[in-house]
Amino acid sequence: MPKRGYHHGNLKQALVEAALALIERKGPSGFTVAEAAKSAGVTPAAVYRHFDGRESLIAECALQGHRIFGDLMEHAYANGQPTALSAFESTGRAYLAFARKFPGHYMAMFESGLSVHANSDLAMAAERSKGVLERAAVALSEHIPEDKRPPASMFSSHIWAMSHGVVELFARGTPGAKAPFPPEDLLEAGIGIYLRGLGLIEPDA
Amino acid sequence: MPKRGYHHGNLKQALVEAALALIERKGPSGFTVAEAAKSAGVTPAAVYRHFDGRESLIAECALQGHRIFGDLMEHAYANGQPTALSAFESTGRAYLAFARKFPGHYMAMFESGLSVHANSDLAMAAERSKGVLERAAVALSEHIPEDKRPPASMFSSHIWAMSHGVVELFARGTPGAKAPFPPEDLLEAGIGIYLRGLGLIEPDA
DNA sequence: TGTACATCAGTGAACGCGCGTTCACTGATGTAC
DNA sequence: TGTACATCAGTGAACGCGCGTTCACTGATGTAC
Repeated sequence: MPKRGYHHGNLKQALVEAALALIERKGPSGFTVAEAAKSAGVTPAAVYRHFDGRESLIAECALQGHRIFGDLMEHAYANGQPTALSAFESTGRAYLAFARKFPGHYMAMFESGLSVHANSDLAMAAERSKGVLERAAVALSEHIPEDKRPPASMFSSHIWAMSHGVVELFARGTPGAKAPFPPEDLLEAGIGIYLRGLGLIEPDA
Repeated sequence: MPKRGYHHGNLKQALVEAALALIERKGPSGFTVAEAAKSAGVTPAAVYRHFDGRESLIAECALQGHRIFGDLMEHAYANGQPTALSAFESTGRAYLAFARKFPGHYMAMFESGLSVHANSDLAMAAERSKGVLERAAVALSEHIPEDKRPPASMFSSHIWAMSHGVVELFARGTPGAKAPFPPEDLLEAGIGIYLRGLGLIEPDA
């Protein structure tokens, strides 16, 4: 950490990171501007040089989260090749990996009650990460006979929902109520069964 | 509404209901004791005749929610007979129906960040509703060949996760971002595909 | 290289507010005789 | 049925607190000449 004088140098990002750490510990609604400022070593008023207010700081956290998430999903998709199936499974794993590695971002994105439409950058970034999973689903759906093929956006929603549910119910640090299975295994198995149901995996694979 | 004088008559329950309405509108963390008291027509201090404090009022909301939820799930299970399959599907539908019909309860139960273990009544009630789904899963799993049968608690977790995910992502009144499908249809289809993957539904049923 | 000055990024004090909670109180209710 | 009294369920005022935000300010930086 370089010593700092009156000017911070990179306060905006420092505030974002402080906010993320707080959100991770206390949830999006437990987060306060004053505390974020303090933990960045700065007066609360300084926050207003860089953000319009509390909401805007949370929105920046969510925005950065969606960008990381989108990148991660795209890499997972690309690295999951050669088959559409393996690519799709890879994005599913990436979802959970993101939630575990970037819990502050995840919470800012999905648990802050923040409307994605307040901010058009945010809306775009959110659209992109959703888009990756949908593309993966479209590619995959071409392997299903056309007459019994559900809309791709439907089964990408199913995977999204199951992933989100696993994160919220089983991957969150709810102390005491321990998950019966490691969340990664749970999700992997769930997606496997689901894909089998789509006829994309052999019955006894 | 009966006229009331100095004594309310049923303030405790009136406070619970006021709290539920507030939680539904503003989320568990937007809820305040003062506002609940006001909307029950009473001074904030009166709340402390019936509850230890804010947390305790939320816990009562969650408790009542778990009881309703447990009842609903049990009825769904019983009414879903004769087959294990139809009973299981019926509980899946009941999950979403509960979330839609009792959003305040649902939020108090699953989104308040309240630890279920703070209160042993609460822990028991929560255990019961989870138990119903698990029993349905056990009954169902007997129709799967033993050697390829995943643990029942695993696939009840899958269904729970998908249901929760659908509620959070697609059934919540996020204005603007409309769901691509009615949540009920989405969940129904998802569970159908999943059960097919377990070999419990014929491939082209 | 040195100086004058505009711009920028912080400070520190203060604001009004609504929160959860406490306290001594009082009006209403129910019970004993 | 009437009275005395204990118990209960509210009131109303007050508390200390931390919040988000504003404001006039000042120290630091960068640029023009």
